Amino acid sequence: MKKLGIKFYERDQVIDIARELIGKILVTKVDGVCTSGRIVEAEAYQGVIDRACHGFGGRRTARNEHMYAPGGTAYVYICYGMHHLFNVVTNKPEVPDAVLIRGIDPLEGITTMLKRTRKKLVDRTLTRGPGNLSRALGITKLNSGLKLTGNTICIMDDGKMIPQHEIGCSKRIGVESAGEAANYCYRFYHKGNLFVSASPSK
DNA sequence: CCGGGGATTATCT
DNA sequence: GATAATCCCCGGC
Repeated sequence: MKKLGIKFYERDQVIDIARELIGKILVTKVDGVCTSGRIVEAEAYQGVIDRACHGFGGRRTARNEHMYAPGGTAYVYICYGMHHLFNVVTNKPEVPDAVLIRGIDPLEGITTMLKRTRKKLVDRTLTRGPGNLSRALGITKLNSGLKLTGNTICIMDDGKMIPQHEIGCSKRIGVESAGEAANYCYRFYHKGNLFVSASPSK
């Protein structure tokens, strides 16, 4: 069990990084409690050349400022006015590449996750989908800009490898208005896992 | 199993 | 004022 270091994130191949993150363990320590889950779904957002990416064409605002931070930084923003979406920033400083984490298979701190999401029982809705997993892990936009080499949010490798044939890919979810970029197969997921969100429509 | 629509508000134009 | 990298519920088949 070892924490992913800065070299993992600073590479310039965000699509490879998104695929490699499947099977890794996302860990948060919020309010003194550890919660974690194995990543089963992720999407790559390829910076300035990707119309679905917040940094497309070099667009830079207060919201997406942390996309321009060095690889290994958290970028968290609010979507649809109420959901906090967690991204892993990759590549060099000033390059807005990132990976959106879309689903985890819960491991540690499940009682706390139930409390945070106000659920009674564990089912797939606990940590399936980017909004749900952020709520369960206690991640909010206040955590945007944190270093993933620190203690609040980090990603661990426990050595368990997912065989290539168990990793599927598809178009990304919810980016239909991104023109040509909507067709890129930048979404990766662990086939058959309960915590993978619905398949993209067509 | 699948599609439609409402909730809810930060962010950008 | 419009949009949005979502989620949940409901009704129909």
